Amino acid sequence: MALSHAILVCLTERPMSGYDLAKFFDTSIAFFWKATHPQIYRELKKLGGQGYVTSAEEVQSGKPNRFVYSITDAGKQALKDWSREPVALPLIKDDLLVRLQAIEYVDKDALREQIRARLAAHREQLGQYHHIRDVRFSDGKPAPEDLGKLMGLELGIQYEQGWIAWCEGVLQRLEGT
Amino acid sequence: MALSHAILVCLTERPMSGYDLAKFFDTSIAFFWKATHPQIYRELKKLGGQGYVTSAEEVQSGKPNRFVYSITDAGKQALKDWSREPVALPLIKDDLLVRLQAIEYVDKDALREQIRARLAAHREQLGQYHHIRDVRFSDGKPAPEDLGKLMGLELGIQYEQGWIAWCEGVLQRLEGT
DNA sequence: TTACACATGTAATTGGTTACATGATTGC
DNA sequence: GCAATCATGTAACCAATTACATGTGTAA
Repeated sequence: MALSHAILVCLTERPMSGYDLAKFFDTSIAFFWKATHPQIYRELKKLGGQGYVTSAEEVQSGKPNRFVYSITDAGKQALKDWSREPVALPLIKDDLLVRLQAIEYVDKDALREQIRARLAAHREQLGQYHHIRDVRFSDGKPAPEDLGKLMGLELGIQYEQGWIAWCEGVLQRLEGT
Repeated sequence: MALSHAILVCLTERPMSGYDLAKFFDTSIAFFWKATHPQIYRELKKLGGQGYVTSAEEVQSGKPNRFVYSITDAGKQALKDWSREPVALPLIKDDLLVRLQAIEYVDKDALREQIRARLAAHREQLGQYHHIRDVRFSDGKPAPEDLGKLMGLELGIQYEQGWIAWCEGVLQRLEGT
């Protein structure tokens, strides 16, 4: 399983609570990995049991207390061990493309609407990536420890641009059919 | 859930056995959806119970008998109903990109090797898509019922080309780091 | 004789989603 | 008063993967 490792990777950036992690998965690294909060809380407990993270209760006045998790040296070692294992090709499961395969059997108006919605979502996502790039990586050469993040971001940008171009082309060809 | 609908979509092409479907998922539509054979057999049973597919035992000499499934009219109606529901953005879970996020904490030699392997996989996949395109869609305008398949294929080609370009760039930038 | 393709399934485990549950503060 | 955000968790259910299980025919 790799959710545990994705969490460890997040914690190399900075210590976080379960809540922080859930938001981080929702925004920053949503392009690479997704996870819901029950999953994250469950996994944090397991990681604690393995000694890969430690938690510290942070007392807050007015708000409920937070349990902030940090990666341990053993956790960093676990990351390095994991990084030597081969990676699988990502699984893709895309309803929209499945529907396109059976174009005779689907509601074409609904399909067009779904493609327009998808196009809007990719444009929105591209905008966010551009924003992150401008804010975090505007100044020439990135630091070596940020190089991987920049390259991931570039893949995301290219991916969204590809989808946008494809959606536009498909909408044109579906017009009046 | 959408595996059931992916199976129905496959069966609009032609009747198939569970074994055929497993291969079909592995080759033809692997870009859109993936499924293993226990999943498929389980799902076929459920679809039969709902009346969306019918099965016929095909006696073969020498080989074990096959159960060939066909989509019913009710199944076609279920596909149409499903096609009106909104689609979700596909989930992405890519170990390689997660590792790239924590580039300081991973084994760089292993990472380079993994990217080379990924590059090779994308080149291989691109070759297969080109082959399918040349065999199935070489002659000018596709039939209307094939248009969706062609557009899906074009997305796949673009997707693989994007990955290939990205992998090549990343390998160059990681050289000697 | 070894391996591979055909062909179908079950069992056990792990992973993921949805719904439920609680409770304070802030802003409209 | 209502909704949203912060904050953490459990329970139940559903989906997916991996391993187990069996047996035949064909070709190297």
